[in-house]
Amino acid sequence: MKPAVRRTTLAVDVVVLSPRSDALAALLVRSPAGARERWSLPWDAPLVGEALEDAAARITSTALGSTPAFFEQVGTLSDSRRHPGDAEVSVGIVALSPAGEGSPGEDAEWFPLASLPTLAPRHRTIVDRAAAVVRQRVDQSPLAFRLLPQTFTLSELQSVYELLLSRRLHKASFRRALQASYLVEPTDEWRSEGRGRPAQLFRYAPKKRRGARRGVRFDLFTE
Amino acid sequence: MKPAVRRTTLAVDVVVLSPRSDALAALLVRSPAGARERWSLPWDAPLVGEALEDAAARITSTALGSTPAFFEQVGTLSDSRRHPGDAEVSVGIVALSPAGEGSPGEDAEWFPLASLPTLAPRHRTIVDRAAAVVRQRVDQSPLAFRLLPQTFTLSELQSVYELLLSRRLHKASFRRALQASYLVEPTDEWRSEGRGRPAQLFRYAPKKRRGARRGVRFDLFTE
DNA sequence: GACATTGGTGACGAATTGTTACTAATTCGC
DNA sequence: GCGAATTAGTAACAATTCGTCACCAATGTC
Repeated sequence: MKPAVRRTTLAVDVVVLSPRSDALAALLVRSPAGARERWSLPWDAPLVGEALEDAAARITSTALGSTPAFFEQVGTLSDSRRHPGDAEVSVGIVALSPAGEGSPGEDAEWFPLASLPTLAPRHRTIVDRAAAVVRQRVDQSPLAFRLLPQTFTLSELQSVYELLLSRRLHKASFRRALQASYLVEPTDEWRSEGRGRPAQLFRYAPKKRRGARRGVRFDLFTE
Repeated sequence: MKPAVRRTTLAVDVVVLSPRSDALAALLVRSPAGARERWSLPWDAPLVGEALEDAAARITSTALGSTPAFFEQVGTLSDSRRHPGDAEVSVGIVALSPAGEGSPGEDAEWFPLASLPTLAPRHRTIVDRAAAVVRQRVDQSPLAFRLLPQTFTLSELQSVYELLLSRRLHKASFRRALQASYLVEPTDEWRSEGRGRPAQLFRYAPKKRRGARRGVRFDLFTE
């Protein structure tokens, strides 16, 4: 029996994440009248010949008014969960947008992940996967830097990690590990945030260096 | 402008990996006459209403004669690279099959990853992604145990890790870390492998325990 | 029985990590 | 002006983890 392709309907569904007022938030768009849910993830079909990540960039631009630099697939779904456009197959993609960037139009709004409105079941699943993927990748990939502007203070960076990991981190340990990694370099600028000592601004500037190979870690399993 | 789905052609392409004669090998199937390449990944379209991982299980069963317990998506492609069945969209899925399990039929064969025959460009990309995903997840997920039979010696387990990581590991460190993780338990059986002292057989039996939360690691970035 | 070979573990020093405690630079209240 | 409060940044010590070496154990080979 020879394998053969099958015709199906496809959508790209994007979870745009950004830190807003001390919580991780997702961008939702108002559904057209008559839809079962009031809000949905921004989505569309890829154009003919358009790569999936390019489609995600276009969809995000439309909803947010700016284009994030980071996109990653979080999984493709073809189960029976309902999609707002009744696509049989959905490609879920997470985008990370720096804090403060973009300005959602009239039809889009940020919602903290902890208090999302009801979404179509397919979209709900994709949001959960996006959050899980981001949390799981946070220390294999410089994700956190994609949630910050070009320059940032070390306290801001630590806050992003705390948001992503949902736990407090120790300041001295965090900075020592960062220092040892040669991932950031200081700029000449300092920022006075109101009260307290001004903080130096840093930028993400990874130095290429092969980290010493460590032994196997069995204590990082998540399943 | 209201988003809308698009009709497209879809295939599920499976990379079945297994350790064969001290190398990580992928299962390939002979292409039908007239194809541009002699070999391809096992693939097919999902049936109507069939979930993608279920399709992967069915496809693997057909080619291998047994059904692995582990499947994971490695990415969905819609670029212009050629697919053997000219699918516009491919869902790549990696499956892990225990050493020695399954018996490929007349039309299927194991090839070490290091010496694969020429594949359609889409398939070549999927194989590379599969290998990358597996190598990247190896210490967040008990992947390695899915490449071994139910019971195994600690030396076999270490060998699998060495295959996946492409480097030698230190015996004492490896075992100490494994001990500390409570992931395996000894059985009553011992196996005499010819020369040398017989080895005790273990089974994968993770004890649920929340590992003490460690600090952030910046030295694990792969990009 | 000596020796080669593979399995398995104790122990020590080096490296890493968690924590405490301190100094520095600013704003706020008076 | 000046002390209290607040945020930034770091030194240093203790606890833990990690890499390594050294060794013992049990088997097959000659």
